[in-house]
Amino acid sequence: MTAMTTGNTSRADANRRRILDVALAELLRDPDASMDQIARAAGVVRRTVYGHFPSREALISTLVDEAVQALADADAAGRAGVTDPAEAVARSVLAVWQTADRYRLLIALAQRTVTVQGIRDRLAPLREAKVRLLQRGLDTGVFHSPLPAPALAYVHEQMLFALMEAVNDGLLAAAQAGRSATVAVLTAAGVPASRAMELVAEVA
Amino acid sequence: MTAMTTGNTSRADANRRRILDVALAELLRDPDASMDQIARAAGVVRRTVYGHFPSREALISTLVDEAVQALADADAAGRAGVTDPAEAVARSVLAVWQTADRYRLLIALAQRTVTVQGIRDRLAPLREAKVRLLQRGLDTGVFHSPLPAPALAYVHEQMLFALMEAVNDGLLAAAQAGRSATVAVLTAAGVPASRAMELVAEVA
DNA sequence: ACGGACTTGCACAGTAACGTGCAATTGCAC
DNA sequence: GTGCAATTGCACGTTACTGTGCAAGTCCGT
Repeated sequence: MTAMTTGNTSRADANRRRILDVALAELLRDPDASMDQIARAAGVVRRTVYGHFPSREALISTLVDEAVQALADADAAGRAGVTDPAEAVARSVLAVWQTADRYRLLIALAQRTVTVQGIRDRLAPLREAKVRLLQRGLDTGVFHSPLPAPALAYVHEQMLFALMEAVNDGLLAAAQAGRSATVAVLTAAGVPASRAMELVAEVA
Repeated sequence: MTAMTTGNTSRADANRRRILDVALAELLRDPDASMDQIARAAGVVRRTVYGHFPSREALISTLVDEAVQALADADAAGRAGVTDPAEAVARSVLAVWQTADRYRLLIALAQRTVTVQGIRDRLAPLREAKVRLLQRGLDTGVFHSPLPAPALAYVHEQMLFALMEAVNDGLLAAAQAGRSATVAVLTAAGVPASRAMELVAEVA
């Protein structure tokens, strides 16, 4: 024990990183995974994990922060400079799809260790951006839906989760999943199937 | 304790029923609600709950069975004798929406006490019927989607959950929610928005 | 090969839940 | 009104997990 507070030694850093990575995988399998399960899976003793993170909550919180960051980065990078709402959604979904694992972690934890409200708070900026995008699409007639933009944003989030599950269960070929998911999301927003496919073809 | 095995006394039956109802409400709020929380909420002592259900798992299992049954009944009754796939989906969604609470319980428990596989197993018959319905719609050109029918079935399930959340969060007016949800689901299946609205108008 | 950062192993206290046994009590039904 | 099922109250034993303390070991750079 003693220090580890310096946080500059490569060995400690590597361990910390590995613990986070393994924790992600374990929590994905079982959102209630104990510190001991996580530690063992990381090839480390439980006591060591407490050397890097003061509590279970701190560990998970770090993971959530990283996940949100990865999503935000993917989303922003994916649709930078795109003005057409439909194309923006298409690029956003394709980009976010790459971070599938981390997205799933959020979903998994949303109803467990972390309060739902906690997750929502951290995702708020990301969601608000999406709501504005959807609203713009509805206003300009690119999207058509009886749902208000905020509800549509919920639907989009859940659709992505459903499609990730479908891939896990072998109902959807992983190779084409990203493109299929994008078409599905656009379709749900009221974009005609033909136009959605066109868009995806030219974007991907 | 002693008996309670006769199960014919009205007092015991009423208690058992109330315990189940209250347990549903408590588990909806907190999927990890303890037996003590449930018992207290039902105005009963923990020990009494164990008089009716041998274990926590047995209690929850009963609840899940009832939920699946309610869903299946609503689904079947809703679309009995309807041949057009789009209309069948519309009627099914509108009917299932009525059992929202029980549907939400399944979702809440799906990632907790009960194994995901356990839930899937019990929902299998219901889902297979839906898959066949969707497949028929895809084959006849009523539906359009790059997703195979089984994946589309997943998407529909998750959409309903997302929309229930939206209602809870005040993003969607409860009065119109059922109809909006139905249009959204049909739209996600590739039915043009105009046709979807027509259908819902004549069915509801 | 030496020193300090990092890790291990073990032990401990605290907490929370489950499932059970049994004597005492309550309250319907007849 | 009384009898018997049902409920209560309480006390156990068990299990599992969190968070901490500390001494002994291990590994790496220098």
